[in-house]
Amino acid sequence: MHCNKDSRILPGMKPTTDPQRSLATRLQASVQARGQRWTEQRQLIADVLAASDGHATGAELVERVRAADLSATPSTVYRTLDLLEELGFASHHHGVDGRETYHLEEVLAHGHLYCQGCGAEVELDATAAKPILAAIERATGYAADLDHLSLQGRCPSCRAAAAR
Amino acid sequence: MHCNKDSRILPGMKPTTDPQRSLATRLQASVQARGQRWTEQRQLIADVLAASDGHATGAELVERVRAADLSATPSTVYRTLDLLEELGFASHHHGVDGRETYHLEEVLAHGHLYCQGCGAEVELDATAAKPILAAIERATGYAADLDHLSLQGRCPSCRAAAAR
DNA sequence: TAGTCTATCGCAATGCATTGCAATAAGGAT
DNA sequence: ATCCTTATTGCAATGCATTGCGATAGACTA
Repeated sequence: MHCNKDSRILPGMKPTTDPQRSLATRLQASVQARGQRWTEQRQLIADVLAASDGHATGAELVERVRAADLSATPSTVYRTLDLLEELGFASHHHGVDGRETYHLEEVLAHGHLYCQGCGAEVELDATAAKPILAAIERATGYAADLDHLSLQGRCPSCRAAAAR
Repeated sequence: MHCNKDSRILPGMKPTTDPQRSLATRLQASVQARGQRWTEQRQLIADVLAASDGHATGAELVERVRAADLSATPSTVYRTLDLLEELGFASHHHGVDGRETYHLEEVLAHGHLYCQGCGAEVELDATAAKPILAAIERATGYAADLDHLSLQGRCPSCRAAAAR
């Protein structure tokens, strides 16, 4: 997803989550349902993303894909990642340095917290995030997207150190 | 601030906020206190940032600075922005597209909310953010940095439209 | 004033992400 | 099997941000 202001998430767009069918099968079905094609490269990119299990930057994914297929180019990788994201199978958020970090939706939706003091990075699962999302909704009316929740602050131990 | 994981905010680093002295004077004092120099270009860049009053991307600032001084280069602009940030006079966050957005600390600390449905972008002032920050602290122990609070989600009207 | 030290600047190169365009390949229809 | 339509791909170019390096210029000392 080039992620500018023109990009929109269509309401009600969710992958079928039938655990019986493999991820690859569901991906293929989703893509073909849109009149698009499921190619070897797309399979490879999805595999690499799945193997990266969690968090990989765009550049890392490009590198890993190219390691497996020299003919793959960055544009194809990024375009495929956009496609996976449009279909709801993957998502990305911008890390502290503004670079993209992708993960599969298979991994439970989660936010990210970065400590400006020690650099620690922790994840935030749905349960922990729930009260936060509730507070955001109360204060603003917005239903925040957990996957894009990327926060910075100071972790407990750095706060303690600073207060000393 | 190149904003990678090596960058750290030192505790207790806050600009003097004596409203008597002009921003330029305080900047100059802060910079020189570190054995560094207050140059014409730095003054210009600070002026441009102040005139942009709130939100300008790095590229926009570069463009405006170059409009006033052809000899200025992107590297100087970004390095100066980093310096202003280190001194606590400015800060940046990454917008939805991952690009940098800078503002002076003069502007009250505030977060940003982007709607994935309609693209609306609203600001979040300290008061509105307070319960959110409190929820984050309760859930995680982190003291989140309001200026870096950059959230995405769905605004009330888009939520209503989706629920239809 | 002359000399030294070092902060700053411009330049050029690099990395990451994106996009337009032309060539290709896949799939469906006849 | 052949043709036609259109999705996909690779390439090259672009934009934004960053960094190393050499040249410059400012500040301070003697």
